[in-house]
Amino acid sequence: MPPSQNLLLASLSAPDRALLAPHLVPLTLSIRQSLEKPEQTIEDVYFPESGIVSIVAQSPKGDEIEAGIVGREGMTGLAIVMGNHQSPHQCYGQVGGEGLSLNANRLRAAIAASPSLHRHMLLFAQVFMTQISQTALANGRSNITERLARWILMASDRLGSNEVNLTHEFLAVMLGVRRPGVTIALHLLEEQETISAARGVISIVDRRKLEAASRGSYGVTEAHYARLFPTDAPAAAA
Amino acid sequence: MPPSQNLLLASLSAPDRALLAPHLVPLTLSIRQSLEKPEQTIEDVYFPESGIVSIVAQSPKGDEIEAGIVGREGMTGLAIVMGNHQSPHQCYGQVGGEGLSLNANRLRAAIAASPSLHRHMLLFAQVFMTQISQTALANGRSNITERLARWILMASDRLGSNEVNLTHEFLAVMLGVRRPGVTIALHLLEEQETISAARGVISIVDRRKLEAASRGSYGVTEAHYARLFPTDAPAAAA
DNA sequence: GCGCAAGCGTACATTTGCGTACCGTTTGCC
DNA sequence: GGCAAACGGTACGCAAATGTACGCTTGCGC
Repeated sequence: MPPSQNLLLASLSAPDRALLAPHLVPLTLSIRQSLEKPEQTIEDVYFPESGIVSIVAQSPKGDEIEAGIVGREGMTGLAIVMGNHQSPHQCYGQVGGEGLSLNANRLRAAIAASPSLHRHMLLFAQVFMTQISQTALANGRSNITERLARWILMASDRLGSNEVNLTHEFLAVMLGVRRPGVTIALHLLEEQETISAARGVISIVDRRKLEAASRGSYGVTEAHYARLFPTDAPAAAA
Repeated sequence: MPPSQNLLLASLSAPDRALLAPHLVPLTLSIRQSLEKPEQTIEDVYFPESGIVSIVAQSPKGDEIEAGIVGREGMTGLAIVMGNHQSPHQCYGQVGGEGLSLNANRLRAAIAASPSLHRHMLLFAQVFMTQISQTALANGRSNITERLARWILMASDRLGSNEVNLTHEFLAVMLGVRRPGVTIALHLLEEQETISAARGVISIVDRRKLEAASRGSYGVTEAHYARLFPTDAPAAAA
């Protein structure tokens, strides 16, 4: 099997990869396509190779906010890895792309058969937990501009690209803020020459400056990931 | 071994409990006592029997915010359960109390010896992940009063008591808001006759009304917990 | 029993973000 | 080539939360 573009799969040991390979099914993920719904049994998990998937928390009241994003560095369906069959999160395509899907029962079987596979995925789950808690921190302590800078950097890492295709409206929903708030924040970042924005596209111009603009809201999760998956790190940071 | 006051331990199967029992060491936790520091090897995990422990996320800039709390329904040191030896979180006593500590290596050995023990703790880890993402949601979407109501309810569950001993200052740090903001929010909740507050003590007066005052920010985590640990649920909700 | 510090109440000016609304511009589609 | 929808820019009044600061009470140590 050729090593996948998905970094989590690629960093598996050869035997573990071989365990999953026969059951991986290529899948194109489009925007807003739902992969998991809250309180509903997860049928398949998903390893993105391009594109981004959003994990969204919601309240009974109907409020929503993005808890984290997953790209080619990880996988969806962590509930399965944790031994459950569902989660209280929504999960859907945010930036369209390709990936590999895997039946949840196959994954359970593989995990039961290979402790090292389980360990590997649990480590990713821990990193994802870090991402969520850093999101909680950013939501509570950072302003829109800082959170936007964080989001763009994280998306860029996970896409392996300096360009992100997204509308203001979508970003506003993910960040849990007002749409014109995103417009204004993007203008601020443009003034600082950290990014350039056109209709539906945001490009990173000066990554270092953009990291500075995030004022500490970006970096902890990425450092955690780099520590646990050293081989992937350069690629993820590229 | 008498079943512990810690609900996670109490809900273990008898053999799994027996596996841990010889290594559990009673420990009194005082306020602000640190149990884990970010990027530092975790020596012991901790099962509270009373009191509350805060898990706090921090940014390189020095900003802090509470990602979640743990009481007698759970445990600290989930990083060990996930196969790592550290986490990027702070972890310290928030409301003083008693508990049982367990050496991290002993825990690792027990997990290796008993898949069912591992499964059990991973399910708690999944619930805790839910708690963190709901915190992210509350931080982004709820106002101070709602978040405060949520915090009081969660603390009450985890303490098994209607009274919580805490200063405004402490709450302000945890919620990531200004101290007088907490004072004002508490007054609002008092006006609604949901709580009564005295110097350093908050008492729940009308739990239903307080839940309503949280406007949907409370409940998702607790429902998730109740689904996975059915026997504990009545106790945790009492 | 006095003093001091911790805890709490309050005030004011300021900033940030919100809700809403309207309008120009681009884009895709027929 | 024309039209509708999606997208983005801007404006206005308003609410929420902030930073800062001052002062009162309560309780504990000496």
